[in-house]
Amino acid sequence: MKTEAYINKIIEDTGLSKTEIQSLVEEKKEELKGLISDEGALFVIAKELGVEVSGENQELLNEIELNISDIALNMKNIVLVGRIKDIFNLNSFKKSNGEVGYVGAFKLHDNTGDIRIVLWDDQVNVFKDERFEKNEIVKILNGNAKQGRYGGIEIHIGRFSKIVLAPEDVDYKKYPKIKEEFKLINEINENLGSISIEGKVMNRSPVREFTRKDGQNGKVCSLTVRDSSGKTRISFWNDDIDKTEKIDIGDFISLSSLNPRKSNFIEGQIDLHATSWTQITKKDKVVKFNSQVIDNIDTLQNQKGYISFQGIISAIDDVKKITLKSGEEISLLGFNVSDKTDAIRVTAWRERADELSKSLKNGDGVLLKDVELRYNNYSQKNEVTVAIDSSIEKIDLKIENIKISKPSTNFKQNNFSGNFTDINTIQSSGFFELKGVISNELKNIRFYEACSECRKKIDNCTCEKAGDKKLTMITSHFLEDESGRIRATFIGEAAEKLVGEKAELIVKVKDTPDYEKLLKKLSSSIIGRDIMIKGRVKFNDYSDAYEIVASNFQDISVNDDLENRIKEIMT
DNA sequence: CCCCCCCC
Repeated sequence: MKTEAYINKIIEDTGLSKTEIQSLVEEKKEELKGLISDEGALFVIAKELGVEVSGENQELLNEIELNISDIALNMKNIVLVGRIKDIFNLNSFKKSNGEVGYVGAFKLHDNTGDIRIVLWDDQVNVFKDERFEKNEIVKILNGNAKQGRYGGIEIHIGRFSKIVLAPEDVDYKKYPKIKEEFKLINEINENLGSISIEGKVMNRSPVREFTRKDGQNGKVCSLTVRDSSGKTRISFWNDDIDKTEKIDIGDFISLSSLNPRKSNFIEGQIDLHATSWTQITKKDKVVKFNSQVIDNIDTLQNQKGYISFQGIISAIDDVKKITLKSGEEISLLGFNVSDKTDAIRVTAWRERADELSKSLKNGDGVLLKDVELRYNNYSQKNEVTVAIDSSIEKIDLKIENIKISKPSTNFKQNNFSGNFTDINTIQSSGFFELKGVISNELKNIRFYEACSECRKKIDNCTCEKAGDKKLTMITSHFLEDESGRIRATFIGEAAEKLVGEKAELIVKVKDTPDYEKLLKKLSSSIIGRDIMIKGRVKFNDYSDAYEIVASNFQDISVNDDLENRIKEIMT
């Protein structure tokens, strides 16, 4: 023991007794308000008594241990011991002399508080040490207390400082392990720094690969986690994706070292990002969240998240197969649930759609538990999704004068997501949004009679009660963007909107000599038009190319662009 | 750094 050596040296040089030295140590510690350790006090006493403690000066000076709450601005040569509470990201930067600099930070905890420790340049190498993880004891030598960027004091570890991981000369009992604290999802905000959460995995996205703006390839995968307060999305990047491998939907997990970050997609939304320090721990827990029970369906428009409510099925679709953008074909069941205040659309997907389509029918009273409310951009209303925890029970329910929802009229004019695909990158069927210019003349317009119910050709209509015959026209074009071109077909209303004339009118001219003239005239207003198209893309074996059928399109006019920009500026 | 589970 070093203290022993110093006591012996003092006894040797001064003839003081061990007890006398002991009381001098106590006095010195008292005098220095407990800022000094036994060794430090002995050093000072030795110096005062003129005892030579050669060679060890610097080391002894360093032994004056502080508590985090003692740290004051501009203190130098700080010695501090604590446990790593949080680890923040490591960053590199360009110094003014052109060299690459590094900065990293972690949070240190002792019984008196937390403090941010900032490491510079070579000092960040400690991040690579396998012992550098949460809850490890760390000793800091020669740190300097500086003003943090966001207020508060930080300790900076520079060239003359030292960090000792798992030091041996520390009483570990003084530093009990930090218990992990989980943040409630609805309390997460951008300023929290690194956090831990726990909750149930509600969804797990497929791994998406992408090319970053700087040309590098990246991949990302995200988990949706729900706790008693809400749900959030956690993104895992590149190698960290491996951590999600053993995680299944429905698992109850905790996640550590997550960074909250503002979504640059949805305004006001905070997403969580996993870091290389993130650990996922599966918990053996079965958790039932108590979702709020909502009495009146009309108030569902002002809520979000998971809720329960009841009502009567006032409309139900046949289960239908839809093709996702990804090419996957899944089942979708849509139905409306009403009470006397309002109606709301409910959707069930995949197996849930098939399953529910067998048991639910129009007029049934239903109790929907733990379903998810989400805003639908298309209908501009909240809709209900049957989620993994959701249940739908049939109940005896009589409601007089239920509200049957009218077909929604307030569809957004511009319901494009803005997620446009470059034409030459299309390599699969699915739903796409394209942006481009119409490049060819209108050579012909085809017509057929369609059932007004199913919109299919009368011959192919399988409606029980066939609707009215509706004259429908088809026009065919090419859409070009900078990357390539694609055949684009417009049917029915979309075609009428594009050419600016009704099918009934055009069909009357079709067999007259004026038809060619009409096509020319229509062409002149179509060629060169900048439009965005939304629709289903399919591969045409005959033309050996992908083609799109426009389900919706919109002109891109300079005026609209301007208007949007003005709107952006004004808001 | 990725995109708004999924459909009109």
